[in-house]
This record gives sequence, C-alpha cells and structure tokens, in this order.
Amino acid sequence: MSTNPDAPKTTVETIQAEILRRICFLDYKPGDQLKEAELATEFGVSRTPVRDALSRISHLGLVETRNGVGTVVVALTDTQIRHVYDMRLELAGLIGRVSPNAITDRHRQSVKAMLATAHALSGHFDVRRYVEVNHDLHELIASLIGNETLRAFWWQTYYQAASTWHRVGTLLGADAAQALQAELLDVATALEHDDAEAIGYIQRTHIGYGYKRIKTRILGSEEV
Amino acid sequence: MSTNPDAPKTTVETIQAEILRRICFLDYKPGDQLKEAELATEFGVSRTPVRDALSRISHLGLVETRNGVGTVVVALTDTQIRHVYDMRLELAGLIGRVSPNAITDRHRQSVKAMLATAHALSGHFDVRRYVEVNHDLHELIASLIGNETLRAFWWQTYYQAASTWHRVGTLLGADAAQALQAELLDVATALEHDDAEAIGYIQRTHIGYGYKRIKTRILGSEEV
DNA sequence: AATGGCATGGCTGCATACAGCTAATGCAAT
DNA sequence: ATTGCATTAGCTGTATGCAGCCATGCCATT
Repeated sequence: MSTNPDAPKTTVETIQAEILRRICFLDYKPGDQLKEAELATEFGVSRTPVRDALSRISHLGLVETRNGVGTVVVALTDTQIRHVYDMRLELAGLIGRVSPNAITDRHRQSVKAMLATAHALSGHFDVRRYVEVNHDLHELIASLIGNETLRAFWWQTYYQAASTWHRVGTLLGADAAQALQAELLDVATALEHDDAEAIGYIQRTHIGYGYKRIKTRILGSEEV
Repeated sequence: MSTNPDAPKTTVETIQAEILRRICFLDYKPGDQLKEAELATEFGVSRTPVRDALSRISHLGLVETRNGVGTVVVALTDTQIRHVYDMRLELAGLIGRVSPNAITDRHRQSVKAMLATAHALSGHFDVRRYVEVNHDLHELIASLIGNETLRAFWWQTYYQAASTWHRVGTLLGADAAQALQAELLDVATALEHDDAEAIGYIQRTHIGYGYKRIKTRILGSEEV
C-alpha cells in the first residue's frame, strides 16, 4: 500500500523516492546505467541501502539489474506503453467513483498556481518546467483518490508513463504547454464545482488526447 | 512489470515468491513475526537476499518491518479490505475488455480438474485445498490477461485479499466450496464459448458475492 | 504491593569484504 | 587485416560483523 511516496521516512525509501524522481524528470534516461557504488557515495551511505532501493524499483519494472553488468533504466516497448496507457485510461475513470477524498481550497489554489506556470510555458517553453507541472498535477489528482489501492496503482502507472511524457513534451514544445493549460482549466472548473467525478473523466479525456499524440508520433502505427 | 511471479529466476525472487505463497496460504498469518536470520538459515543463504525479498514485500504492503522489533505480517484494516475489494471488482470488469489472451484447451482442461477438486471439497471440506484451488483459478484467470499492467495489478490485489479469503473459507466451510464450484462452472462455460469478456464479468460477479459474505461476517457493519 | 528505572537479549539497519559474472580489450595466430 | 582467445577491469550477488534500536523482565525504591 506504500507505493505512493508519502512520508519517505527510512533511508531506503528516501533514496528510492529520489531515484524515482530522477527517472520521472528524465535526469536518468532510458538506457542510462546506474552504478550502486556511485549512488552510494553520492548519498553518503553504503551500497546496501542503495541496492535495496534499486531492487524495489526494479520490481516496479522501471530499471533492470543484470549480474556483472549493471542497473539500467528500462525503455518501455511500444506494447508496454500501450498497456500502461490503456490502464491509465481505465483507472482515470475510477478516480471520482471509488471513494474520492474531499476537495479543499488548497487544491483549488495549487491548480491556479499551475495554471500560471503553464501560461508562462506557452510563451517560453521549457521541458523541465513542463514535466514538473505535470508532476504537480499528478500529485494533486492522486491526493483526491481515497482508495489506497487505486492511488498506489495510479502512482505506479504514472512512473511508467512519465518518461514517455517527457518525450512528448520535447517533440511538441509549446503545443504541449497549451494542452496542459486546457487540462488545468478543466480541472480548475471541476474543483470549483466540487465535482470529484468530473476530475476523473477530465483526466481520462486528456490522457486520451495524449495517448493519441503518442500513437502518431512515437509508437509504431500497427493497431493493437 | 514483473509483479507477477512468472519465472522467479534470481535467488531473491525465489525467496520472495515463496514467502508470498506462504502468506497467501496463511502459513504466515497476520501478526506472525518473520525473522530474517531464521529464514536465512532455512533457505540456506545469508540474511542479505532474505532482507531484500522482505523489503520488496513490505513495499507491496503485505508485511511491515520495524527496526529493533522485527518483520510482521500485516493485518489489513477493514477500510483497506474494502479498498482492495472495490478495486478487484473494477479490475475484474477489465479482464476481458483490455487485450485478453487467447483461450486454449489447457485452460479448459485445468478448470475441469479444479471442478473435480471443488466437488470433492463440497463433501469433505479442507481449508488448505480450498485456498489452493482458489489460487489455481487465480493463476488461470491471470494468464488470460494480456495487458501486463493489469495482470500485475490483478496479482497485487490477489495477494492482499488472499488471507481474507482464507478466513472466509474457515468460516463458511463446505458452503465456500459450493460457491467456488458455482464459480468454476460459470468459468468453464465461458471458456467453452471462447468468451474472454464473460470471464471478467463472472469474476466480478463472484468477487461481489464473496465481498458481501466478507462484509456481513468479517467487516464492521458501517457503510463506506 | 506497586511503580519507576535499568539492564539485557534479540532483532533490524548499515558497512564492508569477498566471490562470481560479464563485457571489453589487447595480444597472438592465421 | 582479421579472427579467436585469454586476460582483466568493473560491476553486481552474497556473507558477515558491528552498531543501534526496542521490548521485556528484573530489581530497587517508595
């Protein structure tokens, strides 16, 4: 149940969360090699907790460790990307239906902040900021999910999809920022109306749009 | 993507799979304490790979490790059980819709074998066998799920729900066996008709029945 | 008799040393 | 020049020792 990175208290969880963040933000790109010893010295610990963190991440399918070689960030196959997105579409629809959490003013305020950033991005695009806003939006949506299991799954698919999003941002540039802006506007409206169910469907819709862009620009054209 | 226990090749994965199996079959009951040193000697390895396996399992939320105390099998709270079951209901509906795998004669044959066992159980009930058949059925259903992500989630919720099932089996006895028999009959029929989508809805239906039994017999009566 | 503090046993958390595996490099033979 | 093999450097996998933490039970004090 602790797949979401809430309260990373132990050393291992802290390291795990940091590595996951770097994978999300593409500081570690698919194919990159992560060396236990290197990370250990960076975090000022021994290899043991680093190994532990990497082991968990590998169990999530985001890195692959081979004996004698190293730990590399996995590049999802086209089929895997499709599977992840198909599931995200389905999970999104459940967000508002399965015991959602209450919407607070904090939510409404942070969306407004994101909107401002997205607006700025439309003028002067920056992939890094784009991915960061996406991340913030994800965290906000996740905080609305009351069902622990669903929230864990939502995070899991997010991590798997994150690097693909980054590629989309790179390819589309300011267009991606505008799409994000549109999504945020819809979310803001739904929050104003205190309509959690709408949030899910909005997510579903915009994930669908993103999926379509990915299909045409990244994935092979063969249909499932 | 490797949340399903297919091909546990490495030592750690082998140990992890074995411990998970024991949790499923309630060899380890909620509250039991698992000692790293003990398991290490049992598996004939050092504490290191055992620790690694336990760490992964704790990340799945099935055990909890506290420094200086030990690793204990967690007892899901009522709310958590509800969350898991709510999600299983939703996921079941997706089994046949999201890129299912082809149904083969192997599937049809193994269901027949399970039916025979379930029939025997109706006469002479044995909790252990009951849980085993449930496990086999789960593996069969999971093998029909083509979407890797969904399959991983299906396994995850199964592990979380497994010990609860065991309690149901203990409480209901032969009645549980009859319910299982009914479920297997429905599955067999769907397999004969080569209808993967029906499988999902059958699962959903019977999970719903089981959920209802759990609600009245195990969970507190307060509604969500 | 009851309670508070203290000592102790046992467990996990972490560090480190070593063994095993893999890939790449350089050398030799053709 | 090319191919094959042997060596080696560098990584992960495992074992083990030690430090830190927690719960239990005992003992002293009131």
